[in-house]
Amino acid sequence: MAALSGVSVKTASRALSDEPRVAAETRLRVRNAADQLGYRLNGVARELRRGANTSTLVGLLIGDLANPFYSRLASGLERELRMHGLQLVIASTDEDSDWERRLADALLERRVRALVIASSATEHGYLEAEHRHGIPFVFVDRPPVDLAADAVLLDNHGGARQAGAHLIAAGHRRIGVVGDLPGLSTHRDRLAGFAEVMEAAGLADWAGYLVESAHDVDAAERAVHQLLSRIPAPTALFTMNNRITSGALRALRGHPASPALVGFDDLDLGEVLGVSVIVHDPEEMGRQAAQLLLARIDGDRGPARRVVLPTRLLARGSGERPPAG
Amino acid sequence: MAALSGVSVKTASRALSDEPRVAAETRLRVRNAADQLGYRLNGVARELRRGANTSTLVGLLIGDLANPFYSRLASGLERELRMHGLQLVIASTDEDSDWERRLADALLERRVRALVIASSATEHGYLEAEHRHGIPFVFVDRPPVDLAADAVLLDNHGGARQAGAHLIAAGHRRIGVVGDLPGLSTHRDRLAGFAEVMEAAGLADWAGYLVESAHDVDAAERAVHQLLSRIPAPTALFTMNNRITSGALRALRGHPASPALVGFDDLDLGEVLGVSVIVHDPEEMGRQAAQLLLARIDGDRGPARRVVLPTRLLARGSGERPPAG
DNA sequence: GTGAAAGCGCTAACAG
DNA sequence: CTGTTAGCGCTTTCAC
Repeated sequence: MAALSGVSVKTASRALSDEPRVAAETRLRVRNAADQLGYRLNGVARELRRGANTSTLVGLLIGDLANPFYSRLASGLERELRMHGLQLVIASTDEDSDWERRLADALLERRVRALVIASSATEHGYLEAEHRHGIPFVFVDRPPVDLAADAVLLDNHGGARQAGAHLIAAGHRRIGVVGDLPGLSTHRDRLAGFAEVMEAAGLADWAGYLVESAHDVDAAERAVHQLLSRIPAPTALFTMNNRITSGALRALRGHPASPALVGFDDLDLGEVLGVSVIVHDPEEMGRQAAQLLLARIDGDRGPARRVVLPTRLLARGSGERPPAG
Repeated sequence: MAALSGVSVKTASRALSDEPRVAAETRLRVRNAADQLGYRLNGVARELRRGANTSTLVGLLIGDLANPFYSRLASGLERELRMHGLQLVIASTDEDSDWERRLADALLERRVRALVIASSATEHGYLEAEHRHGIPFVFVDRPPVDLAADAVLLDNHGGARQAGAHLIAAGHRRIGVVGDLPGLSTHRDRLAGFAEVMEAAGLADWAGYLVESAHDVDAAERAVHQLLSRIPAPTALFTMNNRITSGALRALRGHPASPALVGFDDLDLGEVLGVSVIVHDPEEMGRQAAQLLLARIDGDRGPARRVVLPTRLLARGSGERPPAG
């Protein structure tokens, strides 16, 4: 191809890479030849030649693309990275820790510049060597286990306390709690926060209204139906993530005496539906992750940092209903 | 590193790549040495050596990560690709056609195996050369312009007809229509379908209640407020995509006499809210895109295909309200 | 079952 | 402003 425009490969390379020392006329000639041949620089070769830490790709591993929490996180991260010339590559783990590891390996083999992980795994020692070699890792939403890497987390404990305290203040004593898989750290932290505030209020038997392992909307809907059929029925519900809140809303539709409801995570139409929720800022989580990662790329070799983002209770009606029974 | 375990580079390569002709004992020794050094095969070099069309990366360009339509599409695509050993790389264009082109170039330079694009651009001739070179392109949601590439589209025209016909059948004569940017093909097709059914019903002046360019939720909310303040007010609304429907629901909250409402695209809590919508299957769009792309990778050199996915009206209450005034 | 040499397409380094 | 040489880390080919 260089031949076609009558220059050396190096000149062609310079022309196509926008390097300065090329005659305008030469540049144009090379460009035209390239266009005509449908030729373009091989980024793979470029990256190999330039060396490992020159890639502009940052990987993101998340559990579920369709969960708005993750997509908003991705969105915040992507925007911040873009402003620094980096490109985001997202892969979905389907909350499967084996597949997560396979994806991490694949991205690391491709020498991504850094890796952001919302991990479903319970062990991250396999990243130790890479980490020591200076590849930045940032864990989001869930902390790393057995690895001293940066993390951006939510104040899960505090958020759940806010939810519990709010319902207790409205006069509720029997509060149904619906949670995700017990193995998830976010679930455990939220549950601990809720337990703390319940016990402080002298409601030590709160766990009688706890249902766990509601990992999708359907399971949450069933769990809520089941809770509401207990005698005596709970007068309020605390749903511990956005999918569970959706399921609860489905279960509550047409239910005669709706219990009060506070959910963790905001919902798309939460405002319209009047659902009180514990809100936080998923985009900000992405931006913070980007900041940590950019600092590492810039050479920061300090100890692992942990950023904890605040939560806030947003009263929209459902959480303020007084006990019915 | 090969040195450490006392074998040649080639043997090390074989051991780490799971190639068959290696003694079990040698393989183990190499593996251990690699683990200890935190060494892993360089996928960039591998890809360079193996040649262009051996990459396992497929690119996806979408307008907005946080729009559930796109994330569900991505999810369907990702799952299908994964089953065929391919990995999805998602990048967000922010609905900006220049940035879209930059991203496409970046991914093509990296020699992705194929590219799936939900394009915001009005011209795709710049992909012509690559396309002739055999890189598969699949356009989703919006068709390619000036390029004979595969596409998976919705029956936008038919869906809008269904919406219009449904509202007319319920007795509505003044229907407010809120649409996205007029330049988008999806918008144009939906508008054409709606126009057709309105004109067939003798309602030739329907365009008096049309507002376009409501590109985000806030703009849609304002547009609906404005429509409802007209005299005489519309008795029904057709909102032409999910963001617009969300905005309309916000505007309608607390509105005394709610007009009937049919929206294009489903909503997360559409069932709970009782919103009648034109539904379709974004995951299926992703799967179909994967099928087209896999066929091309398998050597299919036939003419460009176009798959059109059906839409369906889902009556949930809001679209069945009779005219109030 | 293992090894040596060559080369994928590019760019860093150094001429000219 | 342009050209030459070498080599990034791997795998292909061929030999042992």
